[in-house]
Amino acid sequence: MTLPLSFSCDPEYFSVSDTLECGQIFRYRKLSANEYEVRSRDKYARVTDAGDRVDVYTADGEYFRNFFDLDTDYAAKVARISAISPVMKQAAEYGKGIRILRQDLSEMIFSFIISANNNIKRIQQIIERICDELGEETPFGKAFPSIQALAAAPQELYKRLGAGYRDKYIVDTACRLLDYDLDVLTGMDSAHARKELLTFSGVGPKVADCILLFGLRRGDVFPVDTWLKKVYHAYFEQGHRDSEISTFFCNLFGEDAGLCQQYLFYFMRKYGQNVANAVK
DNA sequence: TTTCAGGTTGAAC
DNA sequence: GTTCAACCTGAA
Repeated sequence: MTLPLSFSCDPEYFSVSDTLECGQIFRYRKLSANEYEVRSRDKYARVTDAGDRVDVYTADGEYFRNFFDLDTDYAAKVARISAISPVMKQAAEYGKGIRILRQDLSEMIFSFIISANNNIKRIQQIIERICDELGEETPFGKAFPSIQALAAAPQELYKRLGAGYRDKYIVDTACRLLDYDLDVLTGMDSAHARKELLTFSGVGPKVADCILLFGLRRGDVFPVDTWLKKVYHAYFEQGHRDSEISTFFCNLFGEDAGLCQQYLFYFMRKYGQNVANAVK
């Protein structure tokens, strides 16, 4: 089955590789030097970097236009963020091709529960196996499983698929969500939605912030993982305990905190190895 | 053989 | 409310 060219975009603020490889999405694969495939829910797209433009091949153009957040003016955001400090100017310049994807809420909840204390490669493998086992068939492979399918599977299955001790979190949260209306989260402000997410099994502060940012499109949150702790200690004022770092950055960056987090994360992972080790 | 990887949990201060 | 060990797994 061949896919039609659905739409093309300007690449200045849309780097396919940076957007897909900055840690916000797990269901993608690099097919060649300039070609990726992306999955979300039961949808599929192939995206190519053609140099002077980005081409998106998919049967679900409308879905992926929204998915890639094409209505947001990233040039304005980069300009605003760059003015904050020299470090942010550098990070934004490096990561300006990153777009915050508008992903599926349920898919984000389970993906980031799996991500806890885990690395990207393994997270991808686990999610792919879960989709293969429990997802509906689509013309381009398996879809991300429904909450019903996730809840119906035995805990042992997730263990076998490599989830380890997170198996219980997946089952418990899936069962909890069976009779839960996720739309109530949409209506809450970020602080209340965060508090609610923290009651889900396997969801702590970092995972909750990732769900808010990637699944609920809340730009005013700042997920703090080991890398952002290194960023804080290397480049920003001292004196906060680790548990206060997220609040510190939220106050500093306001409504663009989430995007700043992506810029800093991607920047630190690429260039900050030495600094990170030196600071520890 | 350890350590670490994009943390959370539950118990014990 | 804070600190702490324990926790699956696999690659370095």
